[in-house]
Amino acid sequence: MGRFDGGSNPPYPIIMGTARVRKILKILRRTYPGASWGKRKGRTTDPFQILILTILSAQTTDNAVDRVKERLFSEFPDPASLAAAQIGSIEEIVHSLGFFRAKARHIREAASMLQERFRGEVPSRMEELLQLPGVGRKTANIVLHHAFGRCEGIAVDTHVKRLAGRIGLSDSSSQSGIERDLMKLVPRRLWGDITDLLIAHGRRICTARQPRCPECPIAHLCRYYLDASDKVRSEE
DNA sequence: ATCCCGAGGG
DNA sequence: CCCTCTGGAT
Repeated sequence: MGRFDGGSNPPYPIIMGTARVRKILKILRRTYPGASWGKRKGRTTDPFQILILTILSAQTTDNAVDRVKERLFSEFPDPASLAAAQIGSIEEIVHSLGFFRAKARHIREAASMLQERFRGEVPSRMEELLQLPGVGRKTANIVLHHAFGRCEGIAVDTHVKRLAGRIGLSDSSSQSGIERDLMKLVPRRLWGDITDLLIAHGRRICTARQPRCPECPIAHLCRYYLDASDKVRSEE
């Protein structure tokens, strides 16, 4: 008997069923009530700030980004001032985030492109967002959701990638494959929240190195945990 | 596949 | 010391 919905033959279906995914999402939403962007307090609603902060967040903790944003936007509050800034003064502010040269260049050029190509406004279409330097599919999905409340896809970051693999939501190793699997599994109205929920869970419980499965509220639905406990059982 | 890059955790 | 953190461009 298969362990997953509709299961049976091969040991593990490629992807688990939607029923189990809904259970997981329900538990995560109850566990992390403040995780969704829409419910977060003190969040920026300015699309320009959301864009810049999301570009800067690559390979960095959000905590680190929080520490530089006040100074950054106090000196460069809009596309015009950022586009005109000295590259060195931007580098100095974002230095602690890592990749500081690339990030400084990206946000200045992005600001410049907003001015020249998009009338100083952050575009609200995927195709246009992807034209901005430093903006890939993940960043575009986040900006679309957080700034405009729209979801054309699901943002796959390092947490989403790790958890999707562990839980058994996707067996793909590429972000596009994972996004495609998640889009099939997750109801569209939750496409925006799923990323925030998996990130929250990835930070607190399902960490990269030593996942705290004993504290995990979805362990009984997780392939990684179930496989591990199978192994332990068979060794006893 | 590799580079960009710094800070914090274990 | 090594790994990881809301990736993207080449």
